[in-house]
Amino acid sequence: MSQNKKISKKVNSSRDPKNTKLKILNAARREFADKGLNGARVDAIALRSGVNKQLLYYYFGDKEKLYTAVLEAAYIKLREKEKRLHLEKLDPMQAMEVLVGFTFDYLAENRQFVALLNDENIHRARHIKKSKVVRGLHSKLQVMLSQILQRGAQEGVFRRDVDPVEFFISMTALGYFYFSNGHTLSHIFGRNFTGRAEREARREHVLEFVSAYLRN
Amino acid sequence: MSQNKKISKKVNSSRDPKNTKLKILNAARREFADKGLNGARVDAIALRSGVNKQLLYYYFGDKEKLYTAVLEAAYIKLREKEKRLHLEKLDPMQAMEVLVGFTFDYLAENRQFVALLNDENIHRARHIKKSKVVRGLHSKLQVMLSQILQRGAQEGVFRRDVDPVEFFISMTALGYFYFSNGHTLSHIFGRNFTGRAEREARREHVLEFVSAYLRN
Amino acid sequence: MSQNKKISKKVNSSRDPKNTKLKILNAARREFADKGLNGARVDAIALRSGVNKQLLYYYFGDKEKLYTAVLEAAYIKLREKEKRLHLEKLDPMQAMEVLVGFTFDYLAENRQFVALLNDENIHRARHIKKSKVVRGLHSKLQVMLSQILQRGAQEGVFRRDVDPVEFFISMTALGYFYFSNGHTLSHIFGRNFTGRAEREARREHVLEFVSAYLRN
Amino acid sequence: MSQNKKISKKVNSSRDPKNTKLKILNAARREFADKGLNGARVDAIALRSGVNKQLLYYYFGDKEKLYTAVLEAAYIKLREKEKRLHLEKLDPMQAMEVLVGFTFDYLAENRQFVALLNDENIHRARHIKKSKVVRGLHSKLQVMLSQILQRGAQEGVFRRDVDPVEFFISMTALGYFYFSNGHTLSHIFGRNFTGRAEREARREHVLEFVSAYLRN
DNA sequence: CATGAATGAGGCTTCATTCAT
DNA sequence: TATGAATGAAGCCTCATTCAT
Repeated sequence: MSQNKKISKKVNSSRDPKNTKLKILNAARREFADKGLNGARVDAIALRSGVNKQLLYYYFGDKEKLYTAVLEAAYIKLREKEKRLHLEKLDPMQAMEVLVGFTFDYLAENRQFVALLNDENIHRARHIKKSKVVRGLHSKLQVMLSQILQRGAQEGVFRRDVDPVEFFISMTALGYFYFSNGHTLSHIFGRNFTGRAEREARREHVLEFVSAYLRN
Repeated sequence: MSQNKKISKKVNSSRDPKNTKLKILNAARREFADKGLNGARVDAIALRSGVNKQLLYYYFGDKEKLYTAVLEAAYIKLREKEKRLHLEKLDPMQAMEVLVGFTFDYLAENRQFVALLNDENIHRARHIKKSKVVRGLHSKLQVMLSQILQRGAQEGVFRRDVDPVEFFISMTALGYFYFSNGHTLSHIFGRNFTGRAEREARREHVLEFVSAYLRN
Repeated sequence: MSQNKKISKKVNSSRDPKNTKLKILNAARREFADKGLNGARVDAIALRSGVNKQLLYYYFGDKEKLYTAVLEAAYIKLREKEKRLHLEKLDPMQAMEVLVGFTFDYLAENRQFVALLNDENIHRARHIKKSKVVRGLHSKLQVMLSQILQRGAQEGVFRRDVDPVEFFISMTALGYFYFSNGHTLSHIFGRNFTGRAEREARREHVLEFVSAYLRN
Repeated sequence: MSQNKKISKKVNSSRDPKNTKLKILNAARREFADKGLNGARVDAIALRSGVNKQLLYYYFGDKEKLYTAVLEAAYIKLREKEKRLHLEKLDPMQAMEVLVGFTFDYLAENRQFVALLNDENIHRARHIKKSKVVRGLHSKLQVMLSQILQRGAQEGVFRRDVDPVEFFISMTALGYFYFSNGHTLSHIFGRNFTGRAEREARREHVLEFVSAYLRN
């Protein structure tokens, strides 16, 4: 075993499958986000999770299936949290501001999610395409979004020609790209985009950018 | 021996170093864009370029240096082309429309560039950080952009509070994210984003999105 | 978890040790015959037998001991059945014809036995050497065979110089090799040796081959 | 590298591909004959051949392809040697005696060939079925055999009803089974079949067994 | 008796890189 | 400059076996 001995070897005598699976998933998410599918090391995931390497195979089959499980869980977590915003109860403009803000903040605080998606796209979404759950999550999202836009249009606060999906992509893009490409952006512009203040400024910019488009 | 035989073996009897290097770079760009740094195979690059594997090492040192060379060349190519737009000669609003359209089209037609950037960001821009050329390219870009925005503001067609870098990021994000994350987006929304018509619609949306923000 | 789901999981709620052991032995015989000692999987045996893997260890100690048990049982079964031919009650020529026919048929119908022996010989009979039962079985066989040959010689129907063991080996060989090496033979001769008609023809051939040698 | 250090590490700086391939094939033949496909260790083959393990993959692709190459080479070697007997130049009875003797001796001296075939049959001839060369070798053999039998029948020294393939199988079986199953036979009969004298006796027995059948 | 969870050892293979010509 | 041959390191995965209930 070539396991890095810097971290002392733990033994998983928990006999608590649910918890064991969770520990694996968490460790895997970190490793995959950090290194990508190809760069990630199964050994490293085992080490991080404090679980015997073979348990990964016992529970998840192989590296790619584990990766798929991580991705799916990540999508579910995001959309669950989003659902809890209860946007349908807010007035349209407020709902949009909350949604845009939430999206930005979520990506800011879950860089691993961003990194995972980046990597999955390098693999042409090969893994997530196997998931039906994920598709379901987004059809609901789409419906909700359409309703808000419609209500806004009817109330005269939103422009009338907004395609919900295009809009959703744009709104997400403004935050996503900032975080996903932060490293290259920081370098090419010689400006650090990782700080607290910068991020706050970006948030304002995004909110303003989106509102400018939406408002009638 | 175990080389993938799908790509038929070429022999490089050119004895033309410049051309040989170029063939390597082109093959490498395709391979890296396709598979990422970790997924790319030196053997595959050699095969694609029709050049003996050892020559890659002779000319570029190792895989990562080759990757860096590919990245740098990609940035240079984009900014060169951008420079040739001569935005400074156009009136502000027109200049912006040209720039936004150009950016969108460039990303659309150079998916490999998008893929490379995605991958490089997974590696925290480790490679491009070594490049000083790239930094230089963008400081010029920044200056030019500021001037246009200023002119536009003075002429009263643009709002006055636009941060050039934030704006540049936003403008790019709207196209970039659409292409970089096309695979996952297509799946989660059950909608194909790769077609010609879809792309044209997106282009319009982006132009409108940006103008809405800019205009006074 | 990664168990082959083609075979549906059974649960062993029998609480009937004897029956459980038998189920294991049967499943093990199939698996070992199919894949050989090295190719066989303990998991597969457990699955096939519908018995928890741990029970294999409980009853048989380890994989090799289980293999040994299978082999021994196979030999016993053959010789038991052979004994029931009561060759000593037949006249010599008839006895031989019955024996040769029986041997051929038994091998034909018990390919697993043939496969097991093949595999055991690859392991230099390491396992069966531990069995004293098997040795005993064959000393009786040898005695019986000698008597028949002697009686035949005295009656003038058999040649007088027949070594019982050599003869036994030859008689067995003619059927055994046909079955044990059927796959390679079929290929190299471009002829299918697995069909009913082919087998019947072979049986005739073997009977004739042996008689030609025996008769005075 | 977990290579067995009992044998000191050799370096293959020969740069003689033909020889290197041969060394690998020879070592592989020994290991596969010794342990079977599943029991054989790629590491052991590398060690035995004094060649870097990865060269096996460079030249042969993977373990199974190497196994296939070994099998094919073994068949070719046998049939080549057989051809050199020039049986067609001998009179029928002599030809058969030479053939039977040769076959017996070849198997006696090439136990590895016997072991390989045994193992290949456990795998249902999966590997050799890929070889067209082998098939070709045996169609020629069949023709030659038919001619001898025909000539013998015409000359009145052989019986007329001999099926060449059945006969070939029988003739081979008498020696093959003796060697392939020597270990179990030795044990069950409590008699050592590996000695020089025993083998000579067996050879005589086989020759007599076959002649008895053939002669008119 | 019976079972799901857990583990250590080791096997096959890949791959970037270097050697020798 | 160009090339086929060779190598060390490491990665993914399998499997017999044992633990704990």
